[in-house]
Amino acid sequence: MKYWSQTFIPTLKESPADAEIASHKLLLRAGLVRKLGGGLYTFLPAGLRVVQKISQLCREEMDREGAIELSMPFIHPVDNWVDGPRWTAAREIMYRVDHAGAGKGRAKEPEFVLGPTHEEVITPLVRQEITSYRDLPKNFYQIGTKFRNEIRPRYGLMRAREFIMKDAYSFDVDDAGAIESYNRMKRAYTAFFLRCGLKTIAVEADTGVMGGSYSHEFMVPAPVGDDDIVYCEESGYSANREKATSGLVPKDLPAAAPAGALEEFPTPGIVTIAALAAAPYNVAPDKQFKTLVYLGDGKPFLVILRGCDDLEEAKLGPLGFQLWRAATPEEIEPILGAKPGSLGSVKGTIRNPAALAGIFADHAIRLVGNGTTGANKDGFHLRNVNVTRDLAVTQWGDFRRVRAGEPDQQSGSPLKMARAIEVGHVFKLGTKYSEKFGAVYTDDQKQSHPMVMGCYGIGLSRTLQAVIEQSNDADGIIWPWQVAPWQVLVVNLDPADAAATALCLKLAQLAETAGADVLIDDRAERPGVKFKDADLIGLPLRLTVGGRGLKEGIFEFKWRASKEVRKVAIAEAGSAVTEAVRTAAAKA
RNA sequence: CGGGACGUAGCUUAGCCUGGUAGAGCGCUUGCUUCGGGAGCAAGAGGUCGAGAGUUCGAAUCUCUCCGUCCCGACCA
Repeated sequence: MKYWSQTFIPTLKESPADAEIASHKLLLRAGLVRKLGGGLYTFLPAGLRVVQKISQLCREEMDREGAIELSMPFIHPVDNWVDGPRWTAAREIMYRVDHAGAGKGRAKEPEFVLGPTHEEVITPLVRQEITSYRDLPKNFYQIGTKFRNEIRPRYGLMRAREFIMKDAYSFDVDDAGAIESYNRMKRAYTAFFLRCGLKTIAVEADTGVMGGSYSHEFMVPAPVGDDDIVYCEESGYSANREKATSGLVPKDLPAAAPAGALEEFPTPGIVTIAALAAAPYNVAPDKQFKTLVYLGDGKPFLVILRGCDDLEEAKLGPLGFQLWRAATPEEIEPILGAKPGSLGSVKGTIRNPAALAGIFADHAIRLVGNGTTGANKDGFHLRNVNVTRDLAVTQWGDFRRVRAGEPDQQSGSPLKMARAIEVGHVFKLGTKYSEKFGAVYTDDQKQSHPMVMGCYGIGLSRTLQAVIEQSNDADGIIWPWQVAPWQVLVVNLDPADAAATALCLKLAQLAETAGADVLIDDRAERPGVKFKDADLIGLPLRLTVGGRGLKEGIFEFKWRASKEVRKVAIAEAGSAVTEAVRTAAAKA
């Protein structure tokens, strides 16, 4: 049990101006964290307790599925990363560390980096220590601080430069084993988030910089989330928007017959889809082809979409480039022969086709059939462009961004879209890292194989904030039982009164014996202040003792979530408190 | 990195447009009165107005540069 006067819970009446969303304001107002700098936060005692509780729940669920805890350094020799498979893509997000005393004029690469994740550390370790199929499978995890130079930290702990993460890495002898490990982690995650009192849904996700074959994200639906999820209630399909596809293009769609001969026509000053859709041209956006120019690892390539569609950049990942970005107008003109606004990909109109790494067409342009596109000549477009006859496509794929309302692939029902916070991510990595680092094992036929890996992350500090975001009201936080910094708050309205103080101690002992963590508000504050603070910090059960009640021989029960208040006779304190705590703990 | 907003006491902020001795509320300190939902009165402490340069007789206020913070986009747990 803890006395409020002997810990440190600096509550605030007003939210600091740099907090925008409810959970961020409450983190600060309830005295859980304080900001050091952008994306850098100190956990104050109450906040730290929540971190520890969440960590412990996570640990229990990981252990239950057979994962093994260890702890790896935060500081990594840069060579681990340079030798790994994703240095080019990952270096931008890493903080660099020069060893103390490093002078000017050192080499370009730093001596060390701060770990954003640990594949580059665990894989060499396993390579060194595990060589036999007899020692597999293994799944190692740790709970610790991660460092990422986030392009834009925001919303408090939601996206921070330094954050607490549980990361796990599984090593299996074959794909079937890896799938089993993956499923165990999905199960652990589901159980963990449930115990945190969070509603999550698992969605299919893009693998991003991690690479690997497939992945699921655990999402907390919330308007302040950074991600869009796409889902169909009928079929059960759910995916991150970056990965989502729809049934917009029928599989059996016949190829459109040419509508006529290619025809160039002048379009002076017309450089947008919208302008071409307006009078006098009146070419609807879904009858236009949009040509985008990107650079993949320095080489230009084209993406063709319908005029009405947007590119989903994450979908360029499978093309195999490490880094890609939109090309600038200066880079585009020498290749295509025109400035943006008049671009196209019709055979024979591209000035320097040999420079291109590929022309990638979105399936949906088949819906256009015959349409209009730029002539690669400033101020001119081409009409009667036929998809199969005229476009020089090297590869078809799904590149467009799905929109809400499009039909689900399986059920045909309209897809829905919602914002969500990503709190966990499971990846099936395959052999990308094990091959690169030589993490191989010998099987019972004396054959050598790369281990099949998976990796699994949970943003624990983000989870903490997601719980607050999902569970609060106008008065403050409403902590779920399992993750509350303390579960019972005993409010002493008359700390100067010996009888009140004695009763508070007795109630606290009863609650503690029944299994709850207890905070006693013994401050010499006015009742109004104590009640406001109690609601703000949001402990699940409040027991109030005051002179008025003492005279009547009662104290008060109040549940934070339901606001339900009950007067209890002091004589029945023992059974009432014990039962309340046990019931609440059992439900959680 | 692109676009936008902002930076005045521990916190929330007024003042800036139209240059002329820096104000309030909360919080803090002391005293008295209060005492079951952020009390009242009285007295008090607390500010290089983010930093630097410039314009000016004079800059929180106008100009420029830099730094920091927040919001929107790309990135991520």
